Amino acid sequence: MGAPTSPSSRSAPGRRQAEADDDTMVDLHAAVARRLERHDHRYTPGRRHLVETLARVARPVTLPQISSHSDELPQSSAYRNLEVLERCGVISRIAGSADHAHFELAEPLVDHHHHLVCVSCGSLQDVHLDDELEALVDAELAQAAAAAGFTPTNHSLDLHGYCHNCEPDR
Amino acid sequence: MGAPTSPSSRSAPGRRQAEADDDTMVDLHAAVARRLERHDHRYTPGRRHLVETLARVARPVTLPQISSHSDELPQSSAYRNLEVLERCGVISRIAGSADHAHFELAEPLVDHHHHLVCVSCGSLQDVHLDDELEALVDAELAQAAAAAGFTPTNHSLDLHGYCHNCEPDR
DNA sequence: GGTGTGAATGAGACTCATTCTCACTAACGT
DNA sequence: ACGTTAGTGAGAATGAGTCTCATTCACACC
Ligand SMILES: [Mn+2]
Ligand SMILES: [Mn+2]
Ligand SMILES: [Zn+2]
Ligand SMILES: [Zn+2]
Repeated sequence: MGAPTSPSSRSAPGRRQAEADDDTMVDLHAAVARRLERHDHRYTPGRRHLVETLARVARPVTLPQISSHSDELPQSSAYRNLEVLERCGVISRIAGSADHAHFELAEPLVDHHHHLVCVSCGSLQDVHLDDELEALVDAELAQAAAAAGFTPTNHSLDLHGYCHNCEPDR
Repeated sequence: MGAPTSPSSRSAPGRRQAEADDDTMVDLHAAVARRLERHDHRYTPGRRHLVETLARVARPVTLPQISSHSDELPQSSAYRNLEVLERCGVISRIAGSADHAHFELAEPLVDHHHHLVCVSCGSLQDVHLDDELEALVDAELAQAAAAAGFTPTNHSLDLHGYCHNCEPDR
């Protein structure tokens, strides 16, 4: 059951925070490598760099944002590798309303959560809901899906509105 | 008060179904005209046609799907009018995963609902949830939003999976 | 029942995020 | 070392959606 959870796990007492982060990062890379191997793909430096950036920013980001975080990342390779990582279940793509798609680490590698979507600047932010509510939602969706002959895989639940820096116009 | 609800409202006893549908369509057009006037826009035949198609199909559709429903609809005018109707709160755009955006009548003109999203063919289907659950979700999202300095406007909740005609590959 | 003003239309040019192509390189197995 | 396969990156291509602009339409006022 060693799948690492969120990179922001609380550190054990007496351990420096940086050390704990390094540990979770090591675990993350191991988990990613396993998933890639399962699909007969290699964990190359370019892919490692993408995963590392996504883990560090800990919020959904666009490709330009990833590129800005560390330069010299060829666009075509980046998009290709994001696609590979997506097919291997390492990251997920959020297609939303913004002009660029957003990317984040996929669900088994980070824990289940949802997003605050700014309708003004298009930024995304993670938000976690109570497990009980999640269970209720899943139960009722499953029931509705069954009635429609629909086979569910997962749900998405976003809150749209104005982020901290984007006050609504009056 | 008088805002028309879903086009699929139960007809009164002794009334033919088609008659009731005509009535709700008349109400819908009146409501749309009001919204357009409020923004100093005219309810032209092209716009009326878009609204009529969206009301008839009663599920989110792409522009190619709209065009196929009745030919001779210039692409540039259609997109422009969809944008106008969106700004006036008549329709809403669903940017999702599919290559084309989907469009549907906006929330005050039809009642609040969510979507079953087929990850295979990209089709969308409406699904309605219990009001109690909706209230719970809104309450908890509002609380989380406040903690993040986020001003919410509305939520979206989709169930992803395989639709009736797209059995998952084994 | 003309006439002026601004909105609407439609054909096509254009944008630009993403994907594709292809020649080249790096890694793995034997 | 060698053959085979995966990965890389520069640039071309794709295509949904938007923009331009000349023309037409609808309304208001006279
Ligand atoms: Mn959830
Ligand atoms: Mn809801
Ligand atoms: Zn914002
Ligand atoms: Zn399907």
